[in-house]
Amino acid sequence: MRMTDSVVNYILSLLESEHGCAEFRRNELAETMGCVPSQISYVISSRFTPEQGYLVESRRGGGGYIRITRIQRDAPTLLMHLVNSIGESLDGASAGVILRNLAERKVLSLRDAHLMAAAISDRALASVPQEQRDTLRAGILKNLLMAAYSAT
Amino acid sequence: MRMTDSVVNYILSLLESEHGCAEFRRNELAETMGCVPSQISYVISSRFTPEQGYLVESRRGGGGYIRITRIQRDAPTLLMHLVNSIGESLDGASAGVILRNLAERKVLSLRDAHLMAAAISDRALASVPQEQRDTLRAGILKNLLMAAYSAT
DNA sequence: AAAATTAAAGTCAATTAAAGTCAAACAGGA
DNA sequence: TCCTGTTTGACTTTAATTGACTTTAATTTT
Repeated sequence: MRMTDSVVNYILSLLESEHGCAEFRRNELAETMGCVPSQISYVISSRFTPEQGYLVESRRGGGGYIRITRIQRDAPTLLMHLVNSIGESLDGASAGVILRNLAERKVLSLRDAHLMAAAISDRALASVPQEQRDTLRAGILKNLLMAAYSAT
Repeated sequence: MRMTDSVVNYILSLLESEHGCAEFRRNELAETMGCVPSQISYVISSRFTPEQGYLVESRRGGGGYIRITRIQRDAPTLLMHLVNSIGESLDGASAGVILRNLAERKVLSLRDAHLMAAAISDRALASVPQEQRDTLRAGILKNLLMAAYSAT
């Protein structure tokens, strides 16, 4: 079995036993798994992405940690579906449609929708050239939707 | 738990019980916390800065003391002030400090702070190169704060 | 009153402890 | 073979801790 899979399994079992929230030190975990620390980073960035329903927080320095939180997957919601359906790129108009729709259907509060619209507005993204904005917008919105889902 | 956090918590509880104004001796506090005195200085300089809404006064020599006062202004003014004070560029750590502080002071709800953090996380901005992210982050956060202000 | 002593807080650089980044090397399957 | 995903390690950045040394203020002594 691949090291990646062992690490994934270990984290999954941690999430299981800790009710959806695993916190650990990268170096320690690497030690117990018998791999190099950056392997842990690799596993997280490839298997615990927001698309896959995980929120990852971390901190460097003394007392640093990595925390992975699972967003409820047993009740897959519209937001999750949406996150998955948003591709690599999303133009402003489509984003607007999505947000209006979510607000209309009360999946998001008006305030949340407003904030999200502000975050991905052309004005907010002005420092990035046009041709990169849609990709960026997709990334931001996906993260926002995941956060909205997990924060409640 | 980190020593830093214990000290922060202690000072926060002091501020709480003393209605926003904590006064103590550095050496005494270090003694009760079981740390070295300069640790107290470190905590203060990293967690109780003016940007974070605290006024710190102190006096050396015999009968010396450190006094920390929480200063608060009304939310809209504060938000606009903040927007103006954020320059062209903002690194992730500073953004985190700003958001945590706004949440702590109830200027923003925890949920709003969470959403904003998600919008400007490195993960959300992954599609643009590192060296452009801080500029972008500043733009997004400013728009978010203005939106939060006008939406309220 | 001046000087010496003592009791504080301030500063700063070194050390330690973590996570992040990135590119090169590698492995296995289409 | 070639492509994709994996593994590794060197290097970077960030955060916390510590202690030696400096500065300032009050108190005591001469």
